[in-house]
Amino acid sequence: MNVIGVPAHTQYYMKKVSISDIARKAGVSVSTVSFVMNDKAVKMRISREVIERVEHVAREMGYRPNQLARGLRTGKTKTIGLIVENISNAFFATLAKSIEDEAKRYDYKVVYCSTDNDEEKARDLINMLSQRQVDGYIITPTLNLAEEIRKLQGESKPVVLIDRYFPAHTEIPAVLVDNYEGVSRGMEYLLAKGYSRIALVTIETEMAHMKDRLRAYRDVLRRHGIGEELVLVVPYNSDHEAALQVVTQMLTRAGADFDAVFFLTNYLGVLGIEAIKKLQIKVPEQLAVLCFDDNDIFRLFTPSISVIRQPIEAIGQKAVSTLMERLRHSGEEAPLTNLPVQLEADLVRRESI
Amino acid sequence: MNVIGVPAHTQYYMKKVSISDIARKAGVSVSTVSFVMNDKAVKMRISREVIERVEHVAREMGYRPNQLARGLRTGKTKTIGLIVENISNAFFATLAKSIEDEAKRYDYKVVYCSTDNDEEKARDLINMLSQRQVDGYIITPTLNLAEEIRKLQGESKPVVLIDRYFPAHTEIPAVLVDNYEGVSRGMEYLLAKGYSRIALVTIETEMAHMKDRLRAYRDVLRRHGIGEELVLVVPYNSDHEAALQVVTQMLTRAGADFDAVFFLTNYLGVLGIEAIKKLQIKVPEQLAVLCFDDNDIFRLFTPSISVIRQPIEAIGQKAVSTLMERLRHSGEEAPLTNLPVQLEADLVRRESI
DNA sequence: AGGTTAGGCTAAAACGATTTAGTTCTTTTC
DNA sequence: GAAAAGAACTAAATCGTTTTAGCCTAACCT
Repeated sequence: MNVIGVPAHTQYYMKKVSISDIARKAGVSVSTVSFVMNDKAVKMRISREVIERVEHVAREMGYRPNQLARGLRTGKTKTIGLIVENISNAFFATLAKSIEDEAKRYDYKVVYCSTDNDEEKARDLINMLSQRQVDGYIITPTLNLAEEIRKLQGESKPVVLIDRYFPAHTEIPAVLVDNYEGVSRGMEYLLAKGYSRIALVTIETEMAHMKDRLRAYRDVLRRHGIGEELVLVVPYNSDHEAALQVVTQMLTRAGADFDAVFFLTNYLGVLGIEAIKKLQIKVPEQLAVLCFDDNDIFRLFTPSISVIRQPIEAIGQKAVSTLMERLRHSGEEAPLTNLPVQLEADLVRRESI
Repeated sequence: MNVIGVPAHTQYYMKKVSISDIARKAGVSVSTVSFVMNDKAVKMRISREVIERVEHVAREMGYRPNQLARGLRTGKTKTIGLIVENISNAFFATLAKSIEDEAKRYDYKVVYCSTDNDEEKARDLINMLSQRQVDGYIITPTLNLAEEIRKLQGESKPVVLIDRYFPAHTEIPAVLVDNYEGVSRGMEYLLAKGYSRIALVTIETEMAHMKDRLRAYRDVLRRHGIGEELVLVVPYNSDHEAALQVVTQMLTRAGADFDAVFFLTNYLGVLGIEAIKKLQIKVPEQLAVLCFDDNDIFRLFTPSISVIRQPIEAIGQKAVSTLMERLRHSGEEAPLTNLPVQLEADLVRRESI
């Protein structure tokens, strides 16, 4: 069956090789092979000679351990499950990349999925990942996911939230930008530039991170003695067209009712510039524009849009390191309370204000 | 150990429940439970009564089958491995999403990873996926990956290439846009609009899909009796800054040496508009711009950029259905030769030409 | 009555690893 | 010289499933 000149492991009819194939060919037991493959050979006092023979045979046959079997036996898969809102959104894509890169440094693999902000889908994904025995989770939660997440913790599976958090559930650690501080900084900047009639565009949601952003807007206005607020809440389940419609509608009053607008998310900002382009609003002459969270488009748009930029890399890294910490002490009682880690945002000044 | 009022499966100290826990509690054998859980109960003539009891106990205990064990036993994981160039690139993100959605219709899960166009990394990823026993692969290949892919086929793991293909390896099926036709259509459009000095910006690579695009450019020029071509090849490994530099450099000659420019990829187009913005080139007055492959930025840029749009959804769907076809007949001899499936691209006219 | 069939289940092997507890020599130690 | 220790391995259990091959009882033929 040997094809001349072709190394065994490249032959096209080759079947998967298991640890016992190697054992047979090397004339030792499977345990011995296992020890050698896991660098436990010295501890198990396998002789130099046998180690070399086994390694040689394994290489020759192109052996790759079956991770299903390994995971089944050890209970660890060296995999972390990452659940984000939508992987094709630039913010989450970048976050996912940073988490993946960071995880690799700990020799962990990550498998990711999107909830599309659907509660039901989020639950399904958690189930799916749990069935696949991931060791831990990094989750961008939806509103009512706390119970489900506590179940995971109950199974001793560590969870770290990112981007959002549950103020009422401090037993679940979270890593996110300091939303309150970020929006405050943006508001102070607009006010310092002389704008006082500042409109806010946000999205309908009960989640704490967005409430923090809104609260910052209100607090800053109040602190400056500005009584009236102007807030547009884009309905939760609107599709692109509908949302664009609402934002466009509001922006027709730019200059009249307000002279600056602050978009509270990346996605809203994109809608905003789409509307601004359509309405041919002059930025910043007629209207100053600021957005929470950056996007390539903001840099390239004319005029380029100033933003409050989240430290995405740092969030990813901190989330992974927090999870690894928990994984290392898994089994031990997790702390009952952890304040969310809130990282500081930058103000990136561009042309729009 | 029971907490009053709390359903068993939400108790926080709960351990994972296995099929044998259910068997014990329901007073039957594990085989019976397995049959019931896999809808084989009727075929195995399990009584109505036992079926109901088992289902009830399973639900009550919150049973979730362990997919590692299942995969180990059956040899199928219902998972497909997707390898793209870079998941944070809009094109691949959209493609990944469409593949994921389509796969779900066949009840398959997808796990994805990025090569960053690194040959070595691509090999590692294939290995990693292979160790995790994915059932099949959808791959955006790098230049020298054909051998590695044939190995997979040798292990009876079906592979479908997307976006790129190996002309010399027709035994590996591929699904992609019709690059030659797409670029031809773009060129004809530019020529019809009266532009004859058309510059091309491409990326340094030996891969067939890019060669096809370049070939189309040349053929169309020749067909129209235009002798001189103007091609900028951006070096392969340049970082964002360096690449931007090169493109900017070239665009300083816009209007003088050429009156239209055709960017051959999404990424190059983004670099292009970044340079155009910096150089304040008037589009389309001084320079007509066309790009192969769409991007949100092109729609929102002022002026908006016309593109040749790939049928991303269709590519994803066709790739999945091709893979499923192979999966269904796995074990049988795969056809030795398959012409790549080449789907037609659209011309999307915007303001840039 | 004896043999076949059907109904309703279960035992046990298998998937591919890891790991605990030995086993069998050989060498020290007292 | 017997007991203990060390060296170099190996046998077998185990993880949680699926699946094949039975087992046992009751009903059905002839």
